[in-house]
Amino acid sequence: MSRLCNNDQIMTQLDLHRLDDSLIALRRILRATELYSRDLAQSAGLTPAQLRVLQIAKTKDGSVTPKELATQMGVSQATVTALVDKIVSRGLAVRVRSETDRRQTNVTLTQTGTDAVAQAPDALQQRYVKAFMKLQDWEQAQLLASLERVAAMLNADDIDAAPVLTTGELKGTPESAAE
Amino acid sequence: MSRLCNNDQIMTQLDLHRLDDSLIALRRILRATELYSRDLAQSAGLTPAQLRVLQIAKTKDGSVTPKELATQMGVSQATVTALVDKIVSRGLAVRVRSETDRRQTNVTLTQTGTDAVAQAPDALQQRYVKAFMKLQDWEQAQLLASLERVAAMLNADDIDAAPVLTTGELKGTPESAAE
DNA sequence: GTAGTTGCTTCGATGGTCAAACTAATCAAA
DNA sequence: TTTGATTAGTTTGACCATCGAAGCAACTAC
Repeated sequence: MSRLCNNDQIMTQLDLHRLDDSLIALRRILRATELYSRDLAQSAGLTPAQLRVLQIAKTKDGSVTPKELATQMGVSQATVTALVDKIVSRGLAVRVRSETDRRQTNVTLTQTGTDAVAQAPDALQQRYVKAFMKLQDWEQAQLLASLERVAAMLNADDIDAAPVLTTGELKGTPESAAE
Repeated sequence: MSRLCNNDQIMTQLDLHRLDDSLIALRRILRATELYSRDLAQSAGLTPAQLRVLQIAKTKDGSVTPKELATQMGVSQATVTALVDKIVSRGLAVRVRSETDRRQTNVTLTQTGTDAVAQAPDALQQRYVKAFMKLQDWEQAQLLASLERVAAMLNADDIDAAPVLTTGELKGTPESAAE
């Protein structure tokens, strides 16, 4: 509390160390999720990108447009087309022309696809959920506040984060809604 | 299965909501870094994977073995070979046979490569560093504690997290790194 | 030395990704 | 209504990343 830096801030060694540690922690979080996403997809017989398509579709009640997918995944529509092609060819989803706007196509999960995404065991998330639940009430609140602060610091506010990471099952009621 | 829990802790609706929010915040953080890493690499005229090689090499004093790279990046050695091939062909690094163990090869950054990674403008990290520095002392401490807790919750402790994101010689302006 | 191990590369195959060009449907304005 | 602009989606062609398996070279142990 010795220094409230705002503009011309004097960075002490302690400051740098703490900043550094926080970045390393962030890096670990990123790395853990990255590595797990591969195992996760692989154990489901899918690639990470393909699994993500299914996960996003699931959060949209099992039906999305390629446009939405492209936006949420941060890739081009051309890429989405390729991904959907493979998913469709494996019988995990079907393309259905929209009635209201015939330019649009709905990518709709089949029963097989729904099962596939439902059975993907997300060890990472399960571990997180378990650990989160063990925390004291005030600890949970603080953790949430910190995470949201970091998200804000990274300018991630405007990102339309689909609760893709929130693979139901572990929570009972459909709440969230996000935004 | 909505109420699975370790102890006899009863999960209220509030608990679930908070868990969900924390997951969404996490997802946003991941997504922000993912999106920015592409811009970052592209602005440096590199692919994300190639930039990562350079970044890791930098943290190792400009010289790493393919083995180390494979471990740190979580990919196979075959992949590393392909990446290093491209980096070498662009003059960003050179392969140097190790003297002590002639099986090993050191991937050593050239001046060009060192410059390239140094000049990679990391908008994301810069923003984070800036925001972090504006926080009060206790806020920084709390944020760090929370991040490290999350990393631990994801069991990311055992991961040899390369301080790629580190700010080591950072004195006034943040530079490099991120993914 | 011989056998096993380790570090690295090569090869072949699969996937993800994009920009640009293209089709089809909708919308807006004259 | 016709025309022009916009939007959704696909196709094409070209890279890049990634892996497993096979192969090679060097080290290690006995």
